[in-house]
Amino acid sequence: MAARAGVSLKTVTNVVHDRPYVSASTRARVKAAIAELGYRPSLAGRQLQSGRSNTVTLAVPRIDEPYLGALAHAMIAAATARGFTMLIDETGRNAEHEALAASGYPGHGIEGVIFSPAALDPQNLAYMSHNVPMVLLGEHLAHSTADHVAIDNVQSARDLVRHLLGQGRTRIGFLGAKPARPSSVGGLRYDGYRQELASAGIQVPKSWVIEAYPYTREEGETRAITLMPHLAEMDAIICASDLLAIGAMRALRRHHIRVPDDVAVVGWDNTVDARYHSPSLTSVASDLPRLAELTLETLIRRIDGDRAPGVSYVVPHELVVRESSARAAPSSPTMMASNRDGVGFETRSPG
Amino acid sequence: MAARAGVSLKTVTNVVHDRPYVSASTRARVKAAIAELGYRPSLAGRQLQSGRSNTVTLAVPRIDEPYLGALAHAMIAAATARGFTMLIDETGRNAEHEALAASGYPGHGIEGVIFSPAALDPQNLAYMSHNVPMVLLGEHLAHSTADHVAIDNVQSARDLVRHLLGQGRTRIGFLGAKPARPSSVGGLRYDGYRQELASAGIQVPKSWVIEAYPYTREEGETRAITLMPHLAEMDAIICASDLLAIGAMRALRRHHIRVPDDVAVVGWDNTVDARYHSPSLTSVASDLPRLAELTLETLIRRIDGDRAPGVSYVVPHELVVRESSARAAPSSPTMMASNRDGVGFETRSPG
DNA sequence: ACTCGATCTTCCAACGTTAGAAGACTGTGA
DNA sequence: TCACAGTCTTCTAACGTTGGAAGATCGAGT
Repeated sequence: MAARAGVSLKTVTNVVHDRPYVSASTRARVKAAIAELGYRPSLAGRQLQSGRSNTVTLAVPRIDEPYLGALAHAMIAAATARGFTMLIDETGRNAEHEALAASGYPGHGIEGVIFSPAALDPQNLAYMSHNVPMVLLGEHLAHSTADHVAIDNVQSARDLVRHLLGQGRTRIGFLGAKPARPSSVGGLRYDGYRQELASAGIQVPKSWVIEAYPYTREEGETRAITLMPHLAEMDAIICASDLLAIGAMRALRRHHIRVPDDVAVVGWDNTVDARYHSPSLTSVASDLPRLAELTLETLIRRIDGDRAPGVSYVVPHELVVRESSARAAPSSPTMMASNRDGVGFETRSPG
Repeated sequence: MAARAGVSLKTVTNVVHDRPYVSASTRARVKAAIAELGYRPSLAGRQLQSGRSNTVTLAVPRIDEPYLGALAHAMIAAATARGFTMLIDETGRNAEHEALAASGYPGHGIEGVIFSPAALDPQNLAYMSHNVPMVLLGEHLAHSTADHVAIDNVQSARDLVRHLLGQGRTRIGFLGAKPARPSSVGGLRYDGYRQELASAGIQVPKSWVIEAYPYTREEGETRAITLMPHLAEMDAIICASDLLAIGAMRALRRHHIRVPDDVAVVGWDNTVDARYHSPSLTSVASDLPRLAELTLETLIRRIDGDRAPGVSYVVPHELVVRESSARAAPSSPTMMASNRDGVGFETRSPG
């Protein structure tokens, strides 16, 4: 509506889009009018005309979980860099809300969805998403139209087991398994744990493996308590997420079990919490910026019309070793020693 | 476009909006067609026609900071409950980006902005925001057109001091002061600290008060190190945020200073981190759902046309006492005793 | 039969932007 | 003087939705 520069709308459009066939003087006059009036093209009008909104949605269970917050941060950065607006949608582990996300938010002009599912079966999700391009995070899904981006969950679990074995710990439990759904994140990590133990010729009692869901501190604390009867025999617990590990460590602390002296604890996600917890927590780190870049790149390629079958991308991971899995103490140590001397040491081994 | 029910667009609109003067049979026929075609009204078209988008923005420095994540979670819930879409914008403590937020994102159809400023002076913000209703979070601003929602920062600081005094601690330092800007969050909290100390007749050396910004774990750790020379004389540190406190505690741990045995540590925000840290952290909690409700209610009233001068709302707070500020040990305790026995105790006193 | 009112449906312009088609102006060469 | 090409501007329809105005249908009252 800034046709107050004495020109028509089309000329304004041509100036805004840096089109040729506009005289230098007219161009300057229009730009001056735009600046003077503070004119900004209406995205609604533009969207209506072009059918494009340059908006994608990140659907996560809760934005206030550390890993998902870090993920959102990386995704927003990646989207912004590509001129896209990132809309955050909290599904709250609610199946109905996840179905809405999977359907692409009809009517909202969303051009793509990045989905971290929690409640719905991924099979259903893929079935639903046929209007809008979708990238699945975390849980893998074979023969889907949706793309998939994640770390190698099996291998990272094997890395953790090998790390613990290298520290002289062989009596390793697992918290957060999901054997009933082998393709889920919990299922894959549990599988890697089993594979590596098997290849090392180690057997563990079934009672050392327990399920947990969701992967929260509360759940970690609650479930760890059920492990207590067997803890005297164990020397390490692999937790399927940092939050589970932090919750578990709280339970251990309550029961006067020392970490890492009595039991080592490790997790996944390398949240900031893992770094600042006392003791600091050994964790599997994924390259979040890289993951976000790859996800956006994939999604935008789909938005731009790529209709090839769904692809699964693997993002590299690495093991960040910290206090919680320091070498097992050979003899009875003074209580605080390991807790203190180890502060701040942080070694990395490629995953 | 769903005029395939054999009726016109207007009739569809009337059905969608539950308008009268549509026969029951026609209504049913249209609804069937809508369901069959999966028709959803285009928000872009609707926005263009009505001028309303029902979208507000929450502008925060970073979404992956625990307090801001929790804030976003509460805000999304409150907005959704009112039929609004909440767009998260990360300003990254960048002045230019904050200016964009303060200007209301022209062209995007944003109807209101909830702003947690970090880089820009609030005076500038209020000056900029004249197109779009705005609610400021945290930092107060007198004589502004923007509304303001926050806890009573001065009183909460006094509560903390009184709590520490009640535990027998009188040699109290402050981390995260901002005396240069008395109306800032850091300035107000520091002011409350000074007031309560003064009314108790206690004087502390200037070296016990240090500034810190931003309120991150890293900054807390770094700044706490500069306090080390004076720590032998102190028995408590008030940190202007939980993250500062967690960072500070890491530095203390590195220097073999026990919390709370040697020094008590307290913070603000009552993040989940505070609850699960070891030792768990005493913190000032604000009622986030209430804060979000109040903020949205205020913002929507402005969107609906209220042009009264800016109002400042106070949200109640409470002190959540945890391990990090347990009563000072009268004599040399065994090292781990207080760290262990206290786990899980959590008392609350109204703020 | 005709009018009137009640009930229901259709027509139309508008929101802001855009691209294609068409128009106007300028200067050059025949 | 006229045709023509080159350069720049204006006209127009369309995206999907909406509300007001106008049109159609029907039954009832005269």
